[in-house]
Amino acid sequence: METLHTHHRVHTTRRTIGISNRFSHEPAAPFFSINFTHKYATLKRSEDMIEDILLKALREIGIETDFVEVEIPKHEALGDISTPTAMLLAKKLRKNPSVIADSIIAAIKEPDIFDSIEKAGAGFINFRLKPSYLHSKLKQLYTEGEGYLRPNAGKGRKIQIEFVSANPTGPLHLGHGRGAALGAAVANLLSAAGFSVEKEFYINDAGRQVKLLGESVFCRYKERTNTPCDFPKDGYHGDYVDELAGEIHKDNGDKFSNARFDEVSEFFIDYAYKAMLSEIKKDLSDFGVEFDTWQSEKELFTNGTVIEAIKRLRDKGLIYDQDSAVWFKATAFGDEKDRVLIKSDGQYTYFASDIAYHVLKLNRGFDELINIWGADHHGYIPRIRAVIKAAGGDESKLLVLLVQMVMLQRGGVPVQMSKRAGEFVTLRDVTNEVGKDITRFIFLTRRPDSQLEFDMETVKKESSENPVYYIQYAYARINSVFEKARERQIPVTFDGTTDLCGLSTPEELLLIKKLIFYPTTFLNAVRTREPHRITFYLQELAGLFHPFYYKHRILDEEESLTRARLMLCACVKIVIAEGLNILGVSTPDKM
RNA sequence: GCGCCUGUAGCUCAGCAGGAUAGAGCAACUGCCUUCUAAGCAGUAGGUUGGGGGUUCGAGUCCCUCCAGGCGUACCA
Repeated sequence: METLHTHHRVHTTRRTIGISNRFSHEPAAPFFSINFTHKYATLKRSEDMIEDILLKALREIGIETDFVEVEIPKHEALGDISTPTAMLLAKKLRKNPSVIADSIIAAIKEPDIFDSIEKAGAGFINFRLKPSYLHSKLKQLYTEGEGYLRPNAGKGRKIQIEFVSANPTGPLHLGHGRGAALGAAVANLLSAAGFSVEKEFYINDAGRQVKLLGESVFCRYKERTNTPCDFPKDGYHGDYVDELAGEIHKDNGDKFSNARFDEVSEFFIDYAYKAMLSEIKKDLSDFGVEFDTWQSEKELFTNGTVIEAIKRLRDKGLIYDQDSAVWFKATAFGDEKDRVLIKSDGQYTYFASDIAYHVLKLNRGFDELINIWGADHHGYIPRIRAVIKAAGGDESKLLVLLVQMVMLQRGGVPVQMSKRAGEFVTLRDVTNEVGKDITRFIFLTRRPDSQLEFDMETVKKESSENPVYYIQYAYARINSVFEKARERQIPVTFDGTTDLCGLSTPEELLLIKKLIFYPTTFLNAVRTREPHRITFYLQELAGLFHPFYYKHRILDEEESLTRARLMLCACVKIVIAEGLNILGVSTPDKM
C-alpha cells in the first residue's frame, strides 16, 4: 500500500547519493526501488519529464542516482518547475551548491522546451517552460480528457471503503454528513485513479441500541392504547419514535396493548430500525451519497460468521475464559489490554461482531480497507489492528480515517445534540436550510482530522459569497460563453490542430499551467486519500479564470484567437467538472 | 495519569513528500457594471505559524518539552 511507503523515497534519495542520514538506525534495508518504475510506467506528468532530463544531466556529469526532487514553486516569479538537487548533492560532493547547479545546467541537453533555466536562491535550478510546450500539453489535456486527468495509480486494485454506518436508531445528524461527504469523495477520487472501489454501509441492527429503539417505540405504542409502560431508561425520545408508534397502532390497532415487550420485541425492533434505515438511505441519497453494499451485523450472528471467527481465534489459542466472560488476547498484538467478546451475562459485545466483520472483509479479497470513523472511536483502532494481525491478515491493508467532530452552532451559541434525548439538528435540517452543495463543500474544505465549526448563521450569511459559488460560477460563465459562441456559429469543438499560439498573455499562461499540472494535485490527493486538496485546487483554478475572463474578450477577437481562448475555456470547464464531480458538488450550467 | 487529534491574519481554514518572500475566503477600507453572467475584477490593511529548545544548508512541516482546547481510556454502544 503506497501510503505507508511514502517516506521510503526520501530514504532512497539520501542513501543513493550517500548522505549519511538520521534514519540509519532503521533496518538496514535493501535498496528500495519501489514506486519508481511503477511511477514512470503509469504517470505522465510534466514533472516526470523534467526528472528524466535531470537524471540524464546528472549522469552526464558523473552522478548516478535514481531519483531527483522536482516541485512546482510557490511563487510564479521563481519559475514553472524547480529542483533543489544541487543543494542535496552539495554535502556528498563537497562542493558549493551553486557550482553544482552550474554544471547540471550546462549538462542539460533539451533546451527546446525551456524558455530559461536559471540558478537561484541557495542552489535551486528553476525551469521556465516555453509557451509552445504549454500549448501542446493543453491540447493533450483536451484530446485525452480523462486519460490525461486521471493517471492510473490504482491499476484495478480493490479498495473497500466503509463509512457513515450510523446506528439505525434515528435520522442522520451533521457529523454523519461529514463522514458521508468525505467517504463519497474519497471513493470518487480513488475510483477516478483506477482503483476498484466498493462503498459499504455497516448496519448495527443487532444489540442494545436497536433494542432500545424498539422498546421506546413499544412504549409510545402502549401510551396510545392507554396502557401503562415504563419508558426505558436510555430510550429514544425523538418525535419520530412516537410517529413510528402511531404507524404501528394504525396498522395493528390495540393488538399488542397487553403484550410484554419481550413477547413482541422482534416485531417492534425490526419495524423500528428498518423504518429508520430507510430514512437514512433516503437522507444519504438526497445528500448525493450512494452505497454499493449494506452489511447487516445481525446477519453475522445468524449465519455463523461471528461464532466461526471466534472459533478460529480460539484454535490459535488467542481466546480465554475468565470471570465467566470470554476474552480475546489483544495484548498479544499491541493493544493495551485484552478485550471481552462475550460478557458474563452471555451477551456478545460489539467487538465480537466487529472481529467477524473485519475478518470477513479481509477474506473478501480487498487490497485495502478504509474505515471512516468518528474521532471519538480512535481508541478502537489498536484492537481492530490486533484482530487483523491475529487473523493472519496484513495490518497495513487497514486505513482508518478519523473524522473529527462537527460543532454545530447558531450565532456563536453551541447547539447541543443528543440523539437519545431527541434534541438535534439533522443533516436534512441543515441541507434544507443552507443547501447541499454548500454543506458538502464546507466539509471538504477542511482536513478531516480538524474539528469543524459549523455555524448556521455564518454559513447562511456567507452563502451568497461561499467559495463553492466562486467555482460553480466560473463553470456557468464558461457555459454561457459557449452558448453565445453557438449563437454566432463559432465552432466549439477542437483537436490537436487547433492553433493556440495566440494564448500568450500572463493570465492565459497562468491558467494553462494550472490546468496542465492538475494531475499532480490529483495524485497527491489520491496518495494521501485527502479530497480537500482538490477543493483548494479548484478555488485556485477559479481564481485564475475569473481575472482572465474579466480582462480578455473571448468571442470578439480575430478568429484564431477566439478559437484558442474557447479551447482554453473548454479545458477549464473540463477540469472544474472533473474536480466538482469528485467532490460530489453539482456543476450548474446557469447561475 | 496515559493515549490520539488540534493550535497559522479579527473570524473560518489551507499550506501540496523538509525548500525560496507563510496563502485564501469572510469581516474592514478604496475603486470598477452602455462590452461574452458584478455570485465577478483591481487595490489597501491585517502574522513572533501557542511558548521554549533541538536536528538541518534550509522547519508552519521532523524530534523533545511546556501551555491551551477537544476526544478517548468499560464485561458502553
